[in-house]
Amino acid sequence: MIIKIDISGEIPIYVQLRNEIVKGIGKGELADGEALPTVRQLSAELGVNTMTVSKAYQCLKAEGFIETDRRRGAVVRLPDRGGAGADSEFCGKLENELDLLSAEAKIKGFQKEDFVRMCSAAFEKYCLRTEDTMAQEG
Amino acid sequence: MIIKIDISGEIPIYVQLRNEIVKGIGKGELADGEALPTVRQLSAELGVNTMTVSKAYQCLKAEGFIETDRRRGAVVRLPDRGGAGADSEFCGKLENELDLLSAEAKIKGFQKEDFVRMCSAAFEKYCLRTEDTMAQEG
Amino acid sequence: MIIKIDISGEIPIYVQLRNEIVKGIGKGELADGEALPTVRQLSAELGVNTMTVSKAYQCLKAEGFIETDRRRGAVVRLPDRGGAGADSEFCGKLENELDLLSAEAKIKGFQKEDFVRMCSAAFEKYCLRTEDTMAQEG
Amino acid sequence: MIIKIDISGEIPIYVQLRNEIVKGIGKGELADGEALPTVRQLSAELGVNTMTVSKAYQCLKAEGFIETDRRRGAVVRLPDRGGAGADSEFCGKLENELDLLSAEAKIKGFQKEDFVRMCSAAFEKYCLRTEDTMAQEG
DNA sequence: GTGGTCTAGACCACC
DNA sequence: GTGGTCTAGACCACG
Repeated sequence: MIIKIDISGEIPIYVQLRNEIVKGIGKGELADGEALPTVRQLSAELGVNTMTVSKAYQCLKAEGFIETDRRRGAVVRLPDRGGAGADSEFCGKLENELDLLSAEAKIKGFQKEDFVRMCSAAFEKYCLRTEDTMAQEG
Repeated sequence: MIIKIDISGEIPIYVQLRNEIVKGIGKGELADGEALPTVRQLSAELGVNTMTVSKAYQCLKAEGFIETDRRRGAVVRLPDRGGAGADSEFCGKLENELDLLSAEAKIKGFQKEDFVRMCSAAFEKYCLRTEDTMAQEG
Repeated sequence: MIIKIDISGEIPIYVQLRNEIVKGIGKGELADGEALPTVRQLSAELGVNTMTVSKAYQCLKAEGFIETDRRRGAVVRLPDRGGAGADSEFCGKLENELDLLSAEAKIKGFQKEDFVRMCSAAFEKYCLRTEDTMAQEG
Repeated sequence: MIIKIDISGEIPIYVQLRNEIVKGIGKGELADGEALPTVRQLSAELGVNTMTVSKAYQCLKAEGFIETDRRRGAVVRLPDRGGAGADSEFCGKLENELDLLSAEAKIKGFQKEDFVRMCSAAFEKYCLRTEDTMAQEG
């Protein structure tokens, strides 16, 4: 998996890193249980401070995307959604962000169908390699 | 129009302010040409510094959402999109954000239809008003 | 002569007004000795405050472009350059502005010939209706 | 590089600062990728507030002259103009300013050759250096 | 009256 | 260490 960081962008590096890993997990490039690179490896590879990578991992752990196995380092940990549906915290965040994005899109002249089409297209990129639950990831 | 600010949140106050005003414009609560509260009024009302409000206004101005008329203060300024479609800069931003949101939603167990339904619902909140300036859009 | 004002621009209205009148004089549309509209007329015509027009006139007077004749109001007054060459104050200002403009143009990738060509073209717009001194105007 | 500020002048300090830095970049005194002084350093050196310097930097950043590298502070960032020519926004601004300057010069008695000579001389100050990063410009 | 600018001093997130 | 944000209070240009 390739991680691309914009060092001079406005988004903090550790957030960019967190985002890229989340995308990797979403796409299935990082399978459930798979080990992430060590902090040292990744920081060397990206040319950033170890603290930065560490912070990204802490972030992902706090959000429940990864766990730290004492022997294998950080490993991907998909939530076992026992039919419980999505957690309400995430739903709230999602709603807020979509709310703002919708407002901006509306002002910029988007029609509803345009907006929904883009949303749909964005989500589809995460449905390619899996049927529905990513279970049989190769 | 009611503006709600989380003073102790992690999002800069001026950004929250900018977001709330964008939503207000999107909903049509702030119509094209309408005057925003003065910097002093709003800062007093919210209990923040004038410079914080001023920064939010400058931000909105730079993004093209408002103009500052020397006589009337800040006024809403909708882009006169002559059928030109949306600007590519915003499209890129929108795509990026939806990309990340999709990844998170996918991991959290959303099905495509769930996600798209939420997107659709979010946008619909900005399609209710059909008076005045927003009349000819539907 | 037509005067165009951008009410919501960043340049103060009275400065825009002053600039437009200077251009008019430069082009010869306002000939030496010709009377400018009264403050009241112009302010009504442009929809701005009388104070604004008055300030523009004061500005022009201080710079030596116009004089206020007690009977005829403000009249254009071209400097009678008795072979004295240009005044050093203006030369200094001109140099400063060209200095900054050059720096920006250089950074933006202009070659010297491009820049000089634009300068030349700009000046030529003020040489159309006159031979060299605008003396036989009208 | 020496920066000179007129603290009591009519031009906002942050604008003066922005202008001086632009000139420095144009002259090559500030090379591409070079770090600018930190906000604290420069504010102390000039005897102005940190926010004033910060605003100048934000201004330069918004204009694309510098970037803020999270590790090194503000660094010069020359546009990589791939033969694309100059951007139209700047061209428009340049034309407007030259237009006004020409009008004033014409009234002050400049001949075309005088004006063009001054323009040429101004630009040449930015063509002296041919080392390092500016070497391949011809 | 308006927004824009500036100060002195503080705190915070990021690296 | 860096830049970014915020405050309280001030002054100014503009209209």
